[in-house]
Amino acid sequence: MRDDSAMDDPNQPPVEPTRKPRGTGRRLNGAVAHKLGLAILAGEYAPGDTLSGEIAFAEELEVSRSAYREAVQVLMAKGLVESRTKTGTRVLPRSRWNLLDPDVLAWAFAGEPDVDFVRNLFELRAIVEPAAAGLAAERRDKVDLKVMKDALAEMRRHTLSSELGRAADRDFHTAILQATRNDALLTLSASIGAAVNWTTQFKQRGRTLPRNALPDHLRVYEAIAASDASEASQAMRVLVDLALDDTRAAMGRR
Amino acid sequence: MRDDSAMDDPNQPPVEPTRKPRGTGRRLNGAVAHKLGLAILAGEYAPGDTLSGEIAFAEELEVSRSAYREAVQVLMAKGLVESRTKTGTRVLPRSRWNLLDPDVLAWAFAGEPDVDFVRNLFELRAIVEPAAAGLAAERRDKVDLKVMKDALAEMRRHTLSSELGRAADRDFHTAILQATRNDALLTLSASIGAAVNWTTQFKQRGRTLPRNALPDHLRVYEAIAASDASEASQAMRVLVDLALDDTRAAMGRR
DNA sequence: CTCTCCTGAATTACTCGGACATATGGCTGA
DNA sequence: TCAGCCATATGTCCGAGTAATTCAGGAGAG
Repeated sequence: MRDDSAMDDPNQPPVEPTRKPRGTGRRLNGAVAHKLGLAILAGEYAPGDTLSGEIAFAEELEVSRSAYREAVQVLMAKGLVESRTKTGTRVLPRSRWNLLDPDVLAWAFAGEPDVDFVRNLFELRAIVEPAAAGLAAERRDKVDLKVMKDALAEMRRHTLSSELGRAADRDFHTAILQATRNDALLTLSASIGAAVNWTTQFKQRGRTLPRNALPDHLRVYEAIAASDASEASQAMRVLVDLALDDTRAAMGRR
Repeated sequence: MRDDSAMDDPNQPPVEPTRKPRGTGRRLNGAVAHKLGLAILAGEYAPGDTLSGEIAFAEELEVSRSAYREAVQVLMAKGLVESRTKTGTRVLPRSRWNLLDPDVLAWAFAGEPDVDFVRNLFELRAIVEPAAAGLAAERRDKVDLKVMKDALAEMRRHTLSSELGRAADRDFHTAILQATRNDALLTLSASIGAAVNWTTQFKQRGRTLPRNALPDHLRVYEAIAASDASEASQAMRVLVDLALDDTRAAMGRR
């Protein structure tokens, strides 16, 4: 398919068949959705703005109208845009966005994360996670405890400055949420946690002091193992507050 | 495609062009997404099941492949299904669903709501709303208070047994969330609240005692007006607990 | 003889282009 | 001022062709 001469018209050097890199494994429509979502979250299209028509925009992005439309459907599903005949596709007010959708969160944190929004997320996390720890203390079984313990061991081995260590940290929190036996709680906190850790990694590169977080985690674990709900809740609260302090310091610096 | 005989044959009244009722104002692709989402949430397609191919399924639903695909994109955006080439599109495990997406919640509550899931949502609400009331007590301004007061007046005029009364109730809660100055909190609680009130209306038809909820609401309002965070939080907790009792009673009866 | 790796064929979703349908905001004429 | 037409943008459909991935079968090494 390189320069195989001609299909019909020989003198047409097919203008480089558009080596489509397409970022990573993502399909074309997904890539378009990603791009548009990013642009909207970054504020390039403000709420109330109306996108140029399907044909025009699809052409501009060099994709077919089908691919473009499917991307718009995705954005619509996440409450970012609304699309009506004759009116066109317009960006909805921020209050209609599904801010807790994992993709939306990812888009929000892709660029320079909005400081206020990060604060809001931490506030939500500070509400939900301690309560979750309390519930976990009441409902955990032996398997839950084992998973938490293993995660802590992993955290000890690799520190939080390595990817493996952060993965173990995530596992620990996930194990706690799992122990609450509450799917909604798990979904919520998983999204927030992912987004927040998104900033953690980003915070690390700001040569912050790797304060040893293990003792705090251990305190949460002990309380949950002892079925002490209020202690678990309080310990988790400390954990979240410390994380907020770190992130705030790293972000305020810029 | 039925008994096509002739495309060009003019005297063919084309078998009644299928007056498409399409439910309500919804576009065709939206309707398909609705239908599929409903079916998945209802458990007609279990996690791990793989849908019959695009061509087959689209044909079965009597829509074009484009419409079907756009619907699937929506479901994919909400984490309900995954679609890979050669494997087909399959329903994802429940843990990957965006349970807090407004549409997903609506689909979940469309049929017979799962008792456990309702309990989980109330649990989440019991965590979030009291905390929100506490924050509102600290941050509310005069405008917030006025909106709340007006909503309470409306609630007094019409009772909770009328739609207007319930709308006023929603306004009251929304005003509180608005006063927290936290978008994420607002998005979350708005979704949950909507879903929960979805069961409220449904609970009413079970001739439950219309216990007067106004005093409880008033207590929350007073605490917020007085900037008493802990009192506001506690009062809201009472409110949520009572709502849970009502709903549990109404649901347990069946 | 067995196991592994490579290659190709089949299947499925993905992308495209173009035609037609539908709805709606705005213009026009009474 | 208002009813009704009309331009326009999204919605729906179709059919052809592309790309990616699984699976089976065969060649080669141990």
